Amino acid sequence: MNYWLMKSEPDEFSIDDLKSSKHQKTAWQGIRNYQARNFLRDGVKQNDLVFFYHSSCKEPAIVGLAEISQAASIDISAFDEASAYFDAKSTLNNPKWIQVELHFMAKFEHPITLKQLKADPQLTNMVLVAKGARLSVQPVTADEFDHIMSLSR
DNA sequence: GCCAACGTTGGC
DNA sequence: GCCAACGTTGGC
Repeated sequence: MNYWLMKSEPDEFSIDDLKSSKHQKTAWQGIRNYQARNFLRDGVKQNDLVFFYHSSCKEPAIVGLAEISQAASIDISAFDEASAYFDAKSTLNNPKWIQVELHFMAKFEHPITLKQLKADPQLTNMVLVAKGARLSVQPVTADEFDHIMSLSR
């Protein structure tokens, strides 16, 4: 079992959008960064747990929990010329990008804000709080996961 | 909206 | 393969 944190701009797709999705599931498409892609492809497995993080918004925070309901598959949005995620360099014969499927588990009663995460002495090594960390898919350690879960209650 | 920190592109 | 220029992310 591995733990992850995935970012989303709530204006684009929020934890509430995930909750109200069909079967409370969504295809996590549009990751166009190689490091994040490699985590999706090589690290993320079915049943892994994911912190859902709201970025580029008034109060950046971990707002809920999701589960990986389906591991890596080809991100077909890269083939769709009409999609914002279209990438001409990704072809059917040589697909570049990966998607996974997320299943809603919980919306936290108490979101854990970035401010709170940064101030927490137990989370000083967390990828999210590192300087200049822009990764939209990032690993979370078991200790970090347990600690953050305890803060959400 | 600003801008620091990254990532990517492309000329050489 | 270097690196300048450009594009993106994301907190503030």
